[in-house]
Amino acid sequence: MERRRGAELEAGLLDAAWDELMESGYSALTMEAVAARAKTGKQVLYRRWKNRAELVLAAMRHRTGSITDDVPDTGSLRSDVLAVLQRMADRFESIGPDVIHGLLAEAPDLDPEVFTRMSPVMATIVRRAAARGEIPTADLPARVLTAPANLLRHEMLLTRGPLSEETLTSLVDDVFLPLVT
Amino acid sequence: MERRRGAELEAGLLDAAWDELMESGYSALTMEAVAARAKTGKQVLYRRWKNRAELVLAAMRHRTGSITDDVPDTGSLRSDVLAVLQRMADRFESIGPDVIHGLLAEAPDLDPEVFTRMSPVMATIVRRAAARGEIPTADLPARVLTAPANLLRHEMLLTRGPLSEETLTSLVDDVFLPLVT
DNA sequence: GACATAAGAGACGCAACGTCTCTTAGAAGC
DNA sequence: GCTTCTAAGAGACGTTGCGTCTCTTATGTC
Repeated sequence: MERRRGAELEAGLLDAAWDELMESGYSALTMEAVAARAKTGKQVLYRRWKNRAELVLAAMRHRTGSITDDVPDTGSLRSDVLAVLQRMADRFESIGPDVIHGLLAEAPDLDPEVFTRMSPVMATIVRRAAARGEIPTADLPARVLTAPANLLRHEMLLTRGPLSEETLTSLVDDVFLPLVT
Repeated sequence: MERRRGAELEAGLLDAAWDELMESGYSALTMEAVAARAKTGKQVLYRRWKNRAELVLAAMRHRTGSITDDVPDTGSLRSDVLAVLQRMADRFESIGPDVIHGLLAEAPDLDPEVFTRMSPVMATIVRRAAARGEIPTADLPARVLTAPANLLRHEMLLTRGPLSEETLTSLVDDVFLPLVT
């Protein structure tokens, strides 16, 4: 019988975890099921991640890359912000609210890092807009800079179901743009 | 041996649940422990609430009344909004983030209602401010009306630990007031 | 070819779930 | 005041999944 090792095995484990996540959701995901799906034993999982939350987080990271990788640059502030929000929404939709809630509930300290990435992205977008002369200054309160992403995240976490196109535009047109011009 | 019944018993059960919640947090709260603390059997709990989430939600409602009961009316828009946010924060602090996350994770549909109460409160505050001539119009996008409460909620749910005084004033001075004047 | 390491498999004890059964207290009806 | 019915109090029960542990054996290293 052939045995996988190292990176190949690890990728198999994370894929199995992800598939299980998609099929059963977070709360119904069991270490046993992940091990079985990966055709291995529980110990192989516990040797790498100390609990469900860490395994799931690793599986998520393995699937979806970092959102900060490239900052949208469409030539207009409005569509840059919309693009970045849309990217957040897509990402979130592929993961689902249950997973996030599960993680937040089970991993008390694990994730602050996951939710603070947006600030530099917005800073870049705003700096470019100021350079283009679209807005008077790029020197905005942090609170304003993070407001759109935070409101979107709030929306996604507290209302199940997909969010409407209108939500994104309203966030930008009713809240963000009035604050920066 | 004396047996409690009806409302008296129910209050005892909810108090026991609340105490257990304060002592152990949500995830460590067990039906067994609540029953033991209330000096009764599990069946008495299951006869009333069909799971942990419902029991905890009932215990919360039993403790803290509705936030919509009276709308602050201090004579100034700024301090009205600050007052209402402060009230949210106090309430939240007495409950703690773990409980909310636990509920959100375990009760898929239970609570949307809990999180939409703030809108009418803000509407009233803004209407009064417009009547006083503080702001040009009370006819604001829903998104603006709910922004302060939503941002505060986002903050409380995603950053553990107590929030600073500064957070509240920044929410009002950097975001809300600029949007309504 | 010998050896160390970790994979694969599953047994184990534990905790809590939610259901069930049983006895008996206390409220309601006659 | 006696009967009757409902639900309280208590705990046994089977089930599930956790996280630990032990054991054999495949595979890479020296």
